[in-house]
Amino acid sequence: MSITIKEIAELCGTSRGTVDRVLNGRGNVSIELESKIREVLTQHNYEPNTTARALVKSQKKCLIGVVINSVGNHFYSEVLRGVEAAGKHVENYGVRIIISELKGYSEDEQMNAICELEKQGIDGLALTPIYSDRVIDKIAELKEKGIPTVLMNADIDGSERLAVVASNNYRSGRLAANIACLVLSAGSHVAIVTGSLQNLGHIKRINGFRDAIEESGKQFELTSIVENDDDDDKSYQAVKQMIEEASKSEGHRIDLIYFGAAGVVGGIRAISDSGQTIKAITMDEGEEVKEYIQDGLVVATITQQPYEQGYQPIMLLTNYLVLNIKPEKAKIHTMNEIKIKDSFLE
Amino acid sequence: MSITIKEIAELCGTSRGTVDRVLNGRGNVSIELESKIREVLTQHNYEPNTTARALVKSQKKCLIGVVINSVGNHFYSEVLRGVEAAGKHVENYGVRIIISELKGYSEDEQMNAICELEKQGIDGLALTPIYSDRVIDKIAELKEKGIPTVLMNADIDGSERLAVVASNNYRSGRLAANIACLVLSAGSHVAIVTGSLQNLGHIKRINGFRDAIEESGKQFELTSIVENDDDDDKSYQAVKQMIEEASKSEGHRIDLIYFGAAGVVGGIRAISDSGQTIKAITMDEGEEVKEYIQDGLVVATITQQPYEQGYQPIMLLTNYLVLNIKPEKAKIHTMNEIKIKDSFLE
DNA sequence: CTGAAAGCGCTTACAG
DNA sequence: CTGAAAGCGCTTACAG
Repeated sequence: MSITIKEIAELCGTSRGTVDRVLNGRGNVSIELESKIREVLTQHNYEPNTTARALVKSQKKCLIGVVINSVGNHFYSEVLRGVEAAGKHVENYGVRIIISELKGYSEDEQMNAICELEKQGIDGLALTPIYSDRVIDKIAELKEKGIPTVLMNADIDGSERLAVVASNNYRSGRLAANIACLVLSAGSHVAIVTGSLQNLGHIKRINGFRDAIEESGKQFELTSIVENDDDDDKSYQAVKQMIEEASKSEGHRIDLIYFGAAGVVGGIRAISDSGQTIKAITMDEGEEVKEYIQDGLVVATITQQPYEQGYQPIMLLTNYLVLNIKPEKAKIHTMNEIKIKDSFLE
Repeated sequence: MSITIKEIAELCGTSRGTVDRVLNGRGNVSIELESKIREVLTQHNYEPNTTARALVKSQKKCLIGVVINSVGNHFYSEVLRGVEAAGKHVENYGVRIIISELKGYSEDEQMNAICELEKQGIDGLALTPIYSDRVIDKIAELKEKGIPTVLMNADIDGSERLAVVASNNYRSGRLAANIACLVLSAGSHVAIVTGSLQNLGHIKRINGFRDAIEESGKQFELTSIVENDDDDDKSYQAVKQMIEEASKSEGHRIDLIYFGAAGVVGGIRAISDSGQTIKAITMDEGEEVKEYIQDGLVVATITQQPYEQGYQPIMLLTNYLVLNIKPEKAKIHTMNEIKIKDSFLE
């Protein structure tokens, strides 16, 4: 264990309070004394004991607000599980979390939820953000007031967030393409189904997918890109139509569909109904997807650690609020795992 | 934050010391008082503040010994990195680690290293174990003396270890087979290269690989299994010979080789030299393997989180020694990730 | 069998 | 600008 404040104080012939002042930049220390203390500090390689610090800091209770659109959404429910586990974990630090669960992607509702939490006196915010100017402005405003925001699952580039925990969507698209290259022969026909071409994350995945396909030199033909609004019914219709169209023109049969967002269940049903053997690669790991993989209907799925996307933001905020430790990086990427049949063993 | 010992004591009309006694089963409390305290405890859902406990417990310095065969071995060096990071992390808890680095898999040297650490007064041991009766007995003996052992990377089934952190070798073999099934057509010829058929982990991987191939119904032919003692030169020779043999008999060309252990570099060189296009699936992620994957010489590699295999054992021992918290499970599996081209991005 | 006191390393008022 | 004191929740001797 490293040297203690008390010992430093003795070495400098001063008091612990004064050492604490320079350590935490609280000012009110004479310039000579400060430089002397700093010298001894570095000389003895002082490192604060975080356990002791946490114990005293935990007296100042703090409140973290969480806004998450997890109602009726499996993916975000998993993010929420991470949030809650972290919330349990940080109780000892005097941190409480207060969760506002939303359904869907309404900008108004998100804004309302944030303002509501602000009224309740939150000291920090964890948010699955809607991409909008009002949300960007709100984050900046909160920062101004000393309330840091950590984004979960998706970033807003220009925003004043303290940090973001999300996967690298471009990479996840590329990984899907890598798999496609492994399972398809040159010249195969590939289609893309995504949620919305307005969604930045979805676009990045498509870009990654296309780039990696391109670079592979496998000469795949990208037959079509369709949107399903993350909705299974729309997904069914869109995929059904897509397959039918392709079947009309001879030699344009689709060999593989990359599902870059939700709506997998509807899409897979459309494939089954078509009677054709079309391979599929998906994102994330809902229960259905796991079954499809076991049944061979889905070749592989690319995951993004939703639990971590909830857990880490709470820990980052706690470290910042309680221990005054800033995140090492502002942008934290969760892993993109490739999961296939036996990945779900045990 | 939950109720505190002090408050409990007040509610029971007793002192903090006495509450502490029942909390930690130190005895010396009258039966009536104890039951009263217990009642209030559960009634108020008391949970100890681990931060405070850690602070006082950190006064009793403790020493964790580490025996690891990481000399000249990339994989175990990564395990060691995890050990060292954890060691840094637990300094605040008054824990110091002392590392004995070994080269190779000598039972004698491992026994000597353990005994040496014991003499130095370790309170716990983290070990990459050799599978031997002497080691098993030693672990039991240490336990008897109150020194817990956590195994790293590999388990010894009958041993009295507190816990083990290792990957599921059977699963990793199955995953390799899953990939093989994706990239090969029915009836393909597959060979296996492993380190040693004496090594339990290697055997489990082969079993997993075979079982999953079998269950796939892809009718692969398993042409041969060869050992390379984890040595690149032996690996080169073995693979070279294997390919030549197969080439002799018409129609027995090898389509894919599963490298279930080390010696990948030699093996891949033999494949290149043969001029044949033989696919390869490997274990772990040395620098060379990453390059092979980029070059298309290796289709995919199955990893097992060596860093975690070092990090977690130190944390488990610390929690046990300092906070008296037992591992939730004795057998902790690290993830088996499937890594391909773009898995190494960013 | 029980309680009062001291202390872990740090921070927070408070007094000067 | 500086120091002495109190306190965080817990455990550890020590005295009775």
